[in-house]
Amino acid sequence: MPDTQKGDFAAKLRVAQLRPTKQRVALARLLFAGADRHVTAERLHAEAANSGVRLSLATVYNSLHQFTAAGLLRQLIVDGEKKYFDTNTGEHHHFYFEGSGLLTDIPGGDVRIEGLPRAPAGTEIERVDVVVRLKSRG
Amino acid sequence: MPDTQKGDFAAKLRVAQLRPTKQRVALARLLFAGADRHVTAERLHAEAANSGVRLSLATVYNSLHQFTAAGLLRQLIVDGEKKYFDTNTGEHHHFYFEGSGLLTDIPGGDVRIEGLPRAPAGTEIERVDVVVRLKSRG
DNA sequence: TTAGTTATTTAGAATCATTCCAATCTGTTG
DNA sequence: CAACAGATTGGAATGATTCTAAATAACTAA
Repeated sequence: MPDTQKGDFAAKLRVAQLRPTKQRVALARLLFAGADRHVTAERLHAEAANSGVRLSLATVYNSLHQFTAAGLLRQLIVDGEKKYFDTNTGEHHHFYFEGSGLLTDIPGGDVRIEGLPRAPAGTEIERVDVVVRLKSRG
Repeated sequence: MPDTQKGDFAAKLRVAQLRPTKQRVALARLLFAGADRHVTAERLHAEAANSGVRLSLATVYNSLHQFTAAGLLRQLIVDGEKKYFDTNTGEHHHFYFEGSGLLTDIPGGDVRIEGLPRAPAGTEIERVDVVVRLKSRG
């Protein structure tokens, strides 16, 4: 009986041309097994530790970057202190809670941005990020 | 004959409840004398040095934060490596050149964002940041 | 399976922007 | 001018991230 779960992630990694090592499979499981999510390297490392996987923080960083390069993740810059990685690579935007650092998705289809000037000569738009910064109502 | 230039910046600082010290006036001049601009602490510190003003990097950071708190500047998070400060505090958005780290304004009036969900219960929108990431056309 | 090649992991050092600190100065006010 | 609150400063501390070189694990061919 093949271990389908494990197989899925390994396959996903192979498609991305990444060797399905123990560490990468474990991280992929944490990242892609459930709903879309937003993680920082530290948090993911802690989660891995909690779920009994021992790997170094350097490996988490490496993997996160490789996953991103492979299009499995997307990097978000919202708070200057740390980088977030988003498992949702489709077009969408974000709510950012200044207080807690929590990020949530805003489905991309719903949002329309109009009136943007065209990209300056010699450049092209890589992507448009919309961050709605929230604070708790006082 | 009153030194009008200097007077302007000192006045600007006083209005913001900031003592117009030598250092703050010098920085204010660099920031607010001309057109709107985007600076990092390092760059502003270097500029100050070039223009013959000797002040510590810590002071540049302090001042930048104080100016921001006073509403004279606005902090931008676009690249995770460093923080930018924008002298344009009105509503507007930005082009960001991934390659060079250059930032330019997109006038706010031109851009319309539609279809944003309302802020989650208990929160309110602090502001909406739109960053158009550009890469040079290859 | 094994040997050989190459990619990956890792601990710890190194980096870099930023913040913090305690001591020293300076602006302001009376 | 005196005196105090507020500012400045160099350097140490921090924290996330990256780098490095050595050890380990995955793949491939025979």
